[in-house]
Amino acid sequence: MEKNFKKFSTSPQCPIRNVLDRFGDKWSILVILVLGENGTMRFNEINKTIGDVSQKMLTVTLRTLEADGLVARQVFPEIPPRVEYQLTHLGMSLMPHITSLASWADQNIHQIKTSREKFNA
Amino acid sequence: MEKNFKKFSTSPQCPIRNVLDRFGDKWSILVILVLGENGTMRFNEINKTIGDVSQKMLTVTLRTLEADGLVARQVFPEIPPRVEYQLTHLGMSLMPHITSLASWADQNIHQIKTSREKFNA
DNA sequence: GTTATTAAGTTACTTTTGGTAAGTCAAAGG
DNA sequence: CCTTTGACTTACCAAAAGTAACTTAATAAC
Repeated sequence: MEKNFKKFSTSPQCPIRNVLDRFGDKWSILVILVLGENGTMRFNEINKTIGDVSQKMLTVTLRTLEADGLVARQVFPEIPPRVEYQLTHLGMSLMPHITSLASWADQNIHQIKTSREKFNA
Repeated sequence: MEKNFKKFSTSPQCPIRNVLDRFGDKWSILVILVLGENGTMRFNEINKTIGDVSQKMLTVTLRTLEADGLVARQVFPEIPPRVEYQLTHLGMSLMPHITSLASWADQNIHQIKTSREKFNA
């Protein structure tokens, strides 16, 4: 008798894999969270708020989120330049799912840390 | 006047960052999702179900999830070896948050793909 | 009684992803 | 002129992940 497991990746078209892969990078979820909490922000504001993201990776992360239609990018033709970012409607619709993840993290971090310590002992 | 943005990373102790960083790898979320959907699974079953994860990365992902207390690993001293994995209670408590992410992905993949195509045109 | 098979990994090596620091651009201020 | 400013690039380097071969020990096949 053969078990029949639910698969998520056999086809590259799998929508769940297709989207989750995007969040499997280092910064996407955090950028969405920060933009969702703070509303409209400029590039350097996001950069300082996150603190340890490089300019390079913040740029590519924002461009990817823009391509996916989750973040809107508005350039003001001034010098020095001004660029504002905010979540789109689609991006906002993702927020509750991310904040629920974040609050789970907040509630369970103690247990996780304890577990990590035991494991490494 | 100075804006006061909510920060998530200034301190390395930030619990949200601390946990989200773990999910910011390539396979953790997917492994939890697969185990949550299918219950107890052996190493090769998980491997085949996901399809495109390398043995090496599946090993380190499972070990990390075990260290965090999200996954339980049971070794049967047989030859050839048998190792079974399943979510812990803590891991199961995370499932709803991940499935809600997955169903959001499922519902919005079309819009995201359309957006990507427009962006690259 | 060698040889192949099997599950769950390692290991050595290569590729991809991300980090670091310096450079760019064009106008305004000194 | 020289500096400053904001949002990036670019060249170079380090870390994470992929690939393919190897390991282990008992049973099965030859």
